[in-house]
Amino acid sequence: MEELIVHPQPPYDFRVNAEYVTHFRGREGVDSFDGTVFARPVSTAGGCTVSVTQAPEVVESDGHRLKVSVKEGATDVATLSAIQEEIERVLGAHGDPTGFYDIARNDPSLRPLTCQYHGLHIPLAASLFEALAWAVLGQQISAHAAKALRTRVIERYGAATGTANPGMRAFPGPEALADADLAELRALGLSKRKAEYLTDIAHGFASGKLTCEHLKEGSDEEVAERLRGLRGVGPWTAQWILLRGLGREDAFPAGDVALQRVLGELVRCSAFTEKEVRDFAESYRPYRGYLTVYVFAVIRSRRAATTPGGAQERA
DNA sequence: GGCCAGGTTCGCT
DNA sequence: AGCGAACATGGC
Repeated sequence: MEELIVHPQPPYDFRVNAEYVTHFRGREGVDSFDGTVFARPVSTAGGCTVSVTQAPEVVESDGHRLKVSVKEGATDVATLSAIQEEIERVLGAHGDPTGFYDIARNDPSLRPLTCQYHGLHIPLAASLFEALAWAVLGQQISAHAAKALRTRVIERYGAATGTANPGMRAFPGPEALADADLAELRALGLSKRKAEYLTDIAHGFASGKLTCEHLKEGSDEEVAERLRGLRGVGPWTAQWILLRGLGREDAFPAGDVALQRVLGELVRCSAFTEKEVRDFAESYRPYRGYLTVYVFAVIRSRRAATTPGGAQERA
């Protein structure tokens, strides 16, 4: 068993990031968190399961460190470094919410969030492709319906993650989805269009026509425009990818109805329209990405608290 | 059963 | 450029 160390940028709270990733339910998608151990199957080089805990000691002025244990599978340097990078992305090791706090501190309606979720960063999807696929699957439909679709896609096309957990799968890579049968995707519950978007994008990545290196280049606006060139990617998805795929700190999916509703409720007890949410967020530049994540933390913890079986179990 | 959900495309004015 | 319809699922 190999061990890696991740140094998140402080201020960073392992627990709140792990809870955000698992939607404050202890499990979401392929990720789980029991209050102490965050576990995730990864598909790198044959696949394995990694578990993450917080190292007990605090390095002076450098915050906490995360201990990443790789259970099985290839342990060459390249693989381990890919695993480390994926964990850093998924648990939001990069970034610094301090600039957001400086603004929110003077905003009575949002100041409580900076305490409640203090140390929350911007957890990312494992890859840009995964962020895109995830967003396309989740467009328009409710979070619950989207989760059902994603689960079925993972079960049907997901990458194996080693012999220790035969049933456990990671989100499929572009190769697995590039040649997926449209009829089969429709049978999983995707609309015809969603199925086309998904296989188009997967094919782009699998063929090398689309690459993260090319897509991520440039300003937020430039990247968003490039992303919107993909069929199935509109304004909402482009901002979502900027945030969850690239960790851009000012990304802001103003078209998101949940964001409009909950941010409006926090600020003035009634839902914002798209224009209103946009206007309100102006004062949070260039940290609107954190604003988005913190509002979604509220959404996710509410949902966990009000959904049957959603309450997180604690030992 | 209708309507809303963490929207986007396509076809009409 | 702006507007309406269609799209598929799950929960209330």
